[in-house]
Amino acid sequence: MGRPQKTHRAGRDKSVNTRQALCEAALELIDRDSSFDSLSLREITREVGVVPTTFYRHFSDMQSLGLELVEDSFRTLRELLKAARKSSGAPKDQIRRSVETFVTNVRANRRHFQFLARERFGGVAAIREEIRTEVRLLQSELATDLGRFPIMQKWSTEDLNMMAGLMISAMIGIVEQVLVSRRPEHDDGPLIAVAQNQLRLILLGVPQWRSAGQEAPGT
Amino acid sequence: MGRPQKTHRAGRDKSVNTRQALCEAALELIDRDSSFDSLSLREITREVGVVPTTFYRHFSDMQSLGLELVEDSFRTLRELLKAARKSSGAPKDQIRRSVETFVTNVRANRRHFQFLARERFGGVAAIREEIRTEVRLLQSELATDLGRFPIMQKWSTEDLNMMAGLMISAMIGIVEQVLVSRRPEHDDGPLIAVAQNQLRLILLGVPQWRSAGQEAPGT
DNA sequence: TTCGATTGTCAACGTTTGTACACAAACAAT
DNA sequence: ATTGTTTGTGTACAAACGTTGACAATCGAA
Repeated sequence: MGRPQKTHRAGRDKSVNTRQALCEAALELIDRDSSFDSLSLREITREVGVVPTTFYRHFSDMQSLGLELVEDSFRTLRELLKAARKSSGAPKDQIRRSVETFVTNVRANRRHFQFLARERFGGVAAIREEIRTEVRLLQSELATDLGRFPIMQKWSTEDLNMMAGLMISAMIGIVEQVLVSRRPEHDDGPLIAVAQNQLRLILLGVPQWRSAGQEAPGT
Repeated sequence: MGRPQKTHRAGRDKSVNTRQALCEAALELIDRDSSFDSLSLREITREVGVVPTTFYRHFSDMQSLGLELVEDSFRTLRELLKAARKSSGAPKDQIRRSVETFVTNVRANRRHFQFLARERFGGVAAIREEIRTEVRLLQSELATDLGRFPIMQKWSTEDLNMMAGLMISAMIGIVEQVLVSRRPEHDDGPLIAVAQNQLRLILLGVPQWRSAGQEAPGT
């Protein structure tokens, strides 16, 4: 029939890098349907258009493919955070714009975040672990960032971590909201507003911290 | 060999209810290892000790088993919340003790929460949906509860929902922490303390809300 | 040009899976 | 005691799975 002769058409559009094609196929399938560990090796290769055995030329294992996806996804996340952090201006606008670019980019990189959200508590222990350590790292980075603000300079690292954890929980909640709605990328407005307000509410508590409810430790 | 004669030993200890045994086996397997949709019908029946076809006597589908698990898990959660809410005393102690009983019971009902955490973003769309609607319900209930506090009586429902969402995000974060650590049920102390402080920090922001950062709408 | 390494193909294997069908025990109601 | 419904058993089969091994194309370095 009209089927192309079975020349080794290793090239087509993803000729150069089958390895990356496998990764993207996995992300696509996860985003489309199921979770990572209900994903079969054969499904992935089928999606790419290669024979199952080709998989082993690039990965020893499904798990190692998964770990690579974690790495890729966190690279995306870190770049996003770097971009969000470098917004300058009044601290008010800083929050506003950080959240804005954050939400926008989450939607732009939907599949990476979908993967992280899904596998953070997914069925593969190694992947969970990897994600968790990366998140912990992010949290402690945020904590030291917070410690640099004059108003929080006297906070204990324990409290800084507590607050960083809260902020991250809030943002994870927002990410989840973004992932749920497959809107046409517009009207994220309400969602962004909610995220901004949640962060604002947290920040409003900062000046009062330990001045109410418990004696301040340092004074 | 020493194998028991194949009498229909429908009874043993879970004689009365194979259906429930199937549910518990599923929860156990999920808690032990993998995610729901990488779980096979045969695995479950094997765990219970019945032949695969027996499954169909109780469930039409794996998915309907999953939906029943969602129901069971939320029943547990709602009872827990009811218990946590009825702690009386000063508002300070109320938070403290609510969080305490909450964390304790999460650990006691580990498998239900493990299931919810894992399938909230798992691979089965129907289950995700069900969990999400239940969580939304919880959020709006919490929002109306918050609206009854004198200090928040003038808040818009939008803002109440925003705050309820933040609190729920925080508690989900805590639940996740509990699930990660399989400690001997003691020394949840630090974890509880963190949760309490996160809630306290949020509450500290309440009196300042809209008095800073934006003009108050009602006055 | 030749050679070795890389990357993809093909055919095949032994498992495990979901589901179908006919049959047996258990038991409640007659 | 008979009967009908429920619940569990046994056998069976086609499909999908992960993985192996031998072979073919591609390509940079010699």
